Amino acid sequence: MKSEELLKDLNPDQIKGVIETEGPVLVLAGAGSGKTRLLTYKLAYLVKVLGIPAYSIFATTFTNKAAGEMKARAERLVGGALKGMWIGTFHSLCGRILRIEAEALGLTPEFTIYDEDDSLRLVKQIMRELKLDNFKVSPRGVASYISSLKEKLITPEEFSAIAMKGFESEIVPVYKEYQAALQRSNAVDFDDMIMYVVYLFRQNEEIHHRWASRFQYILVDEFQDTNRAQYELVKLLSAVHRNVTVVGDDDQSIYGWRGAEIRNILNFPNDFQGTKIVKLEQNYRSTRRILEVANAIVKNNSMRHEKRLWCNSEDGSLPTLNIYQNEYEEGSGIVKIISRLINDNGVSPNNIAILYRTNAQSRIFEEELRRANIPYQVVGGISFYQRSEIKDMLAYLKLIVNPKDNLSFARIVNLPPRGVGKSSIQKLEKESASRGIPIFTLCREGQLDFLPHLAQSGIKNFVSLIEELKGKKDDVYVLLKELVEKTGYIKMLEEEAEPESEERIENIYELLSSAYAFSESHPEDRSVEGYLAEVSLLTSVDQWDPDSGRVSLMTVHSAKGLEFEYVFVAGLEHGLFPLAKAEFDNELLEEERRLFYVATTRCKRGLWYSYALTRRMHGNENFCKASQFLEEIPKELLNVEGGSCDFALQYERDADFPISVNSRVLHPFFGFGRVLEIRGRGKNAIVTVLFEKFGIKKLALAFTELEIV
DNA sequence: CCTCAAGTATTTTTT
DNA sequence: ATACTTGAGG
Ligand SMILES: Nc1ncnc2c1ncn2[C@@H]1O[C@H](COP(=O)(O)OP(=O)(O)OP(=O)(O)O)[C@@H](O)[C@H]1O
Repeated sequence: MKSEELLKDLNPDQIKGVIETEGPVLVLAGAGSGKTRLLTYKLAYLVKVLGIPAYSIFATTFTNKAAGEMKARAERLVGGALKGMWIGTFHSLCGRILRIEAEALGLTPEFTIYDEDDSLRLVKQIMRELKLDNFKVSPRGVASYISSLKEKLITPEEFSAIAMKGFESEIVPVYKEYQAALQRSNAVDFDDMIMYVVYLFRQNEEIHHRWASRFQYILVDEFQDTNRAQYELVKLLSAVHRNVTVVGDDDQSIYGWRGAEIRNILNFPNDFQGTKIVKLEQNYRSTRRILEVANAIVKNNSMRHEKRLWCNSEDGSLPTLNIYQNEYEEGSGIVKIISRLINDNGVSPNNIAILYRTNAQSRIFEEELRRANIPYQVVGGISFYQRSEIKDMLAYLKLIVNPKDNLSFARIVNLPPRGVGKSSIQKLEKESASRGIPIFTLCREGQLDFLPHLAQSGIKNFVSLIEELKGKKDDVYVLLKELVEKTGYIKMLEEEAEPESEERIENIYELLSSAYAFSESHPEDRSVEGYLAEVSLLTSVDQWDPDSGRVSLMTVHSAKGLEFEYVFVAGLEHGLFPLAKAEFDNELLEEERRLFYVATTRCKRGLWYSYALTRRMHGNENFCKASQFLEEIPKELLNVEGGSCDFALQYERDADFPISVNSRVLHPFFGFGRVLEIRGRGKNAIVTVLFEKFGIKKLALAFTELEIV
């Protein structure tokens, strides 16, 4: 095929990035400059113009949804199916490699993937066993510490050699035992999926060579958010052909807290000899006003690659900043604007998004949108597949395909109740560990006379149920349906008759329809294994429907890579966005600023910022001041409504009243006390304080000198 | 072994 | 404010 026809939708810089197929290529470019489009066209170019077979291409994107879209677009360009192309998230692609190479790693292809919640349970269990219950680092902290080690490819052995600080040496045995427990359960966690592939390639030259030869072209989107393990994987996979194209924007690196390293993108040319660098400088997404604001924001970061970003689009209107009295007014104010957009301007709810820093902020918007009868969808938070009733059902499936999965066993053996309580499970765990046999095998084959009779018969029934269902694992839907019936799980929910029971029952039916949909869409492989592999690695955005005709609500993190005509960025308050934790840490602060840049650049034409003067957090009312990021935007670039545009003044005033309910205060005459209530705001506020010596007093803040202690 | 109630920690973002 | 853990009693 003639390449001109394919390349006519690209600008000259993008074309350069596409046709530069041999050797390493780094595309470093700002938001909305067409990086993803470049990659999509490059896929099509490789196949259609160069005749490269699709199966020798390995491409990663940040979400499965992005992968699906990129593949579908590339197929449209090619005019045929891209069969056998490896495209997906790092995790799903590594999962596929692991299923094939499982044995070399001491796993079987049926291995289970543990999510964050599973691995936290495991860490808790291990810490209990190691008598570290009262360890100064919480199980959660230990779990995330272990995760950060894995992201850096540090094994338990290596860690034990470098663990210096007191608490680190205590984590060593937990990490060791955690890995051993995973191995015994024939399970991996998210971090293992990448780490194991890297280890395998490093240790086994034959296997490494086989995979690295297979993939002639490697393409990576959102490269600024790769961690060290992923970077190493890219190096290893491209070792034979050396054709690797990575695209990204250091200004959009927002996953540092998850191990992402910006230096991966900044140092790429050093590690990949002969890298050709492509820069894209034209933004096609946003109007000029929005782009000006975005550029003004990111200019304040010091650790960055300076990039030019210009646009040819219309000026558009100034982004608006709305200042609301409290978070409820912010909710109703934003929803009012949204309903005007929909009803008066004929905008489809599809094209509108509300973005926020934390998931907890979504609730108020949901309530207001429901009240206004505007359809919406929330992305992220606790996802469907993380709900406990769904995880219970999935644990059954996991145990059916992987009988070694001890964690899943412990989760469901007594759900519904079968007389197998906590202490029985603990005894089983002990016995299984000391004999080196999976718990399920022990139950099937071993003598269980160390358990109460009730537990023994309960386990017997449980084992035969699992054994019976095993025969049906070629079709998830059939199996799951029978599982729901035979376990009596729904009956259990009905009987417990709690307020949420009904919703949980509905969720079970919803799971059944998801399994049905999977069976329908994968007629060649309807297996439980395939279903689990898919649902275990869904990202939050994968569960989002871009064409649902609904307003989208999500965190800024989830919105990465997406675009909307109209965007609301809410809760721009000091301590919330940026989070309080980032206040005194410049690196964290710069990441928060990049997050704000990402939020801003999602918008094509209508942008509204907002913040609330007071907000209730963990139960008490807080006075808020504007996010410092708002102050960094030149005044003439914003249209400010509902308050003074003089932030400096506001900053000052609010700094005088950082008082919240429960604050301990010192009064020049009354002495120490605790704030019970705050009425009104700013200078007009009346605070009620319970003083230690003088009891309850009402004070007008304007006339009192209260000091926070 | 199970249930209920009081007490405690907790949420920043997610594969 | 809420979710989860822990302890007493059935
Ligand atoms: N050459 C082009 N001509 C016209 N429109 C383009 C061109 N390249 C990209 N676009 C459009 O610009 C928008 C942004 O493109 P794309 O998503 O590829 O950018 P990106 O650099 O990946 O953005 P981000 O960094 O924000 O994820 C899309 O709507 C895309 O269709």
